[in-house]
Amino acid sequence: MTEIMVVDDDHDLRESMAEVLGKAGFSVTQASRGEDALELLGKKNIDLILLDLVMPGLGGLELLGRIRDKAPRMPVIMITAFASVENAVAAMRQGASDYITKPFRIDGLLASVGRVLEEARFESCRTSLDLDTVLSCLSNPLRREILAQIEQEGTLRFMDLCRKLELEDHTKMNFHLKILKEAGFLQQDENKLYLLTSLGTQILGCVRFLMKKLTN
Amino acid sequence: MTEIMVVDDDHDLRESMAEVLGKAGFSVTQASRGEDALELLGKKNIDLILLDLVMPGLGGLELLGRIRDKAPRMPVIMITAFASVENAVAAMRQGASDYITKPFRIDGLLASVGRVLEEARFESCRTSLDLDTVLSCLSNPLRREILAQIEQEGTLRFMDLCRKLELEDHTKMNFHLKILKEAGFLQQDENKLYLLTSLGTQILGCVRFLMKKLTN
DNA sequence: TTATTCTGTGAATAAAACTTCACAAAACCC
DNA sequence: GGGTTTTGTGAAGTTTTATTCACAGAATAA
Repeated sequence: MTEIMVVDDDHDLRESMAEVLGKAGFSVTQASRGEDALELLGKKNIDLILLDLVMPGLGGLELLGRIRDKAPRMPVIMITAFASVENAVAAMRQGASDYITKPFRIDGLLASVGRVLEEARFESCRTSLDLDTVLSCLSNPLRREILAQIEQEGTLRFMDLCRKLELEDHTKMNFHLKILKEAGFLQQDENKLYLLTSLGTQILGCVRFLMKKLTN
Repeated sequence: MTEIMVVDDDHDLRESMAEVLGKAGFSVTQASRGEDALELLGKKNIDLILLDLVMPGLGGLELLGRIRDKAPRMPVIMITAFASVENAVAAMRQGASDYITKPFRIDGLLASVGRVLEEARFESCRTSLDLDTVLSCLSNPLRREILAQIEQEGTLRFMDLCRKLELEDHTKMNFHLKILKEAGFLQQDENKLYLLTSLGTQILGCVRFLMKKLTN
């Protein structure tokens, strides 16, 4: 069950939020002080945090920073009665997922919670079968060279490709071409000329992007 | 020299901002319309964008999204006369680096610009490395999972990591951790807790970008 | 203290990725 | 036709990568 932690010094508000969230099917953990929240964060398996910006003792913004230290991707929704652009910007800069103002409507709160949870779920769906093939395919420098060479020339014949890359053994080239074809980066036209698929072109762009990001 | 693009439909304001930034030692590119800004973005080597939220035609928020498509890590400061919490939150959610309101003080603007540029520099401080290592390292799904898991938790102990990934054999985990450490994605603190290096965080971002490109 | 869990190393083994070799059909030139 | 280049297949061998096994010091709990 999705576990939501509500951090607020106002007991009544905390209770009412817990009730609303409980009715909506969430399990709720309450904390009245920032210090307690941090401790609970280490112990329980929290999925989302609702955090009051203004609290005595450890303030919401500083607490948000501390939470980020422990769990950089934890979704956190900031709540405050004192809505100001400065506060909102500061909270979002610290990585808050959303920012809502008191008094809030129940459906507004639930909408925000739902949206943020959905985003978090999307973020975490990182097991992509394709990614596997793509990355292992690209991890070979010769294959990257092949793609780059073909992209540059548009189309290339088998032996021309061998010569361009100074490969004496053509069966080696064949091996890698097969892999590139199976990954869907490469195809052959009716004259056996090799050319990039649209996926191939796109992937090559991604590689360039990655290289740029790594080297600048 | 640091190149700043100012996007605003108000000619006078644009000019005065250009003057201020020029005196502060920046090179300035001006654009009066969002479409022009996008075109210039492709042509010039821009380091930071100052963007008016409210413009006729292509609005600031939509433009910000378009900019993100072209340059996911470009620092963008939003500027608006109509300060509202909703707008600020929306802008920050789209990945704006900061949000300032008109009329603004010159020193406030420069402070924001300086801060955002410094953050961007910090983000990009990365050891040079070869694409080969990175890609072959990432081509293993288990290693990607390890990185993702550690990023999510912030720090993790060895055995906790094993359990999270449901790996019965801890020496297997050790093998992959070693590779990730050697590639510079991972490090251990004084308590032997595993945590991502800044390079690791960045690489994980790149992988997500790649996945996004592949799935849309 | 002793027992147990945590964290790690190095060697043996298995699996995969890659290279090389032997061979051959198709196309192309003479 | 006859020789040559092009394009390819499949198997054997090599190298790299990944997994498993045996063992051990350090930290922690009992």
